[in-house]
Amino acid sequence: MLELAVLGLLHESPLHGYELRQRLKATLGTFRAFSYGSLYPTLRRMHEAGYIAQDEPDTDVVAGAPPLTGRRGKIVYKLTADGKEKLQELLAEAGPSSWEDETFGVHFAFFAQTDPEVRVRILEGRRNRLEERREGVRASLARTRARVDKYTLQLQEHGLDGVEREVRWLTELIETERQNRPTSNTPTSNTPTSPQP
Amino acid sequence: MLELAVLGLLHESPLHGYELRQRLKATLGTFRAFSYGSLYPTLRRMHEAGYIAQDEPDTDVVAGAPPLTGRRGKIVYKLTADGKEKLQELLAEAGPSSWEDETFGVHFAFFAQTDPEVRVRILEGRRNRLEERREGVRASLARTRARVDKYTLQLQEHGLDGVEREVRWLTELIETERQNRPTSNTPTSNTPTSPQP
DNA sequence: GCAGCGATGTATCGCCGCGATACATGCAGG
DNA sequence: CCTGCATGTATCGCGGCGATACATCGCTGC
Repeated sequence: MLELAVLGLLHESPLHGYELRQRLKATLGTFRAFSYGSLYPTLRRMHEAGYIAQDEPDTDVVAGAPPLTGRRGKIVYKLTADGKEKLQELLAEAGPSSWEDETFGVHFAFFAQTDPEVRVRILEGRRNRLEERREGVRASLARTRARVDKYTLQLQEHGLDGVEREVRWLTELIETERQNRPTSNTPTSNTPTSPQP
Repeated sequence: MLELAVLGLLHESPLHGYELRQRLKATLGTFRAFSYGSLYPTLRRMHEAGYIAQDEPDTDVVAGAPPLTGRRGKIVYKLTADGKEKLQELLAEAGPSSWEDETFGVHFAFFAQTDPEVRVRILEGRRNRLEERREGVRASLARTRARVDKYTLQLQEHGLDGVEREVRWLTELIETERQNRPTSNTPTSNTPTSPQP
């Protein structure tokens, strides 16, 4: 999850931790922040896994630098060949995990690097997911509407509203995608049949 | 967080784990599920802390019950005096933590058990929080609008839209609250001055 | 000139929630 | 009969969060 975001950002240009976090906030800020507490461990993991390489250009230890504790220079990360491969792999993943709440936004943020086929599949998967949830909430709401207090009701209606809003958004996006690429073979079997990741 | 939700639900009636989870899904489902993986550990913690008491009425071990591994009866939880106190304490908490994304919804779901004073304070705090975020996103969007790809842009605009939508919702709620309780002293100093938890 | 402050920068800690999974029972329908 | 589903309790490892620590740099004001 964070891994995908890091790979996606580093694909554009090498960055160090702090910048990475700024970009993360700017790009995904409305629904996910990613604190340092997850960023740095993730960077370490990814480095160990060989997806990213690090080098510190401004260490500028002026020869006889006093042995201060630490003296950390900024560490710039960039993708390795393996990292690029991994990114492509993750971007191509159009299974259930890609249309979950937490994952979808990150995936979507890097749609530009994905092929159109995959884009539509993810958007449709996400929409199906939300439509299921919408029906669930509606049913539950119909069952309990009379029995719950006003605030609980308001909360659930607000939630339902949010789900409906996202479904509309997705529908528009899907339409746009289809228009840009009308050269489709099968006319999009929309049902969530056997989507293995 | 989950603790508040559990206390709030048990305040209405005693429940066992499974039911608790169903209620959780029904009430908070659109923005937070709370899996068993967090529910049961939380119940244990709360039991140890003395907030809830447990008893299992349908163990119905028919005397010579075969020593099967486990043989678990359903465990019904209810609030203790300490638990009720704790609930009141948490509900009265109108500090920063109560208007964060993850917390606010849970808090709101149990507004009916809160006093009107606190309700308005939380709603306003939440709105301030979101207005700050909104300005941040707008600024970032204005700065980068021309430089980012179409999907990143779309995502950010959708996010901004969501924030604006919640602000409108909150504003309506605040207005309603004020009308129901027009006996206010100071005309609501809205600025986030010194809100210590 | 230098004190203080906010931005930049790397890093860790403990808490908590998640998804998957295991295991057990009761009950309804083909 | 037996298969599948709802009910029910429980754990595991992973990964993200907020708080915090610590260090350096450049600017502003006095």
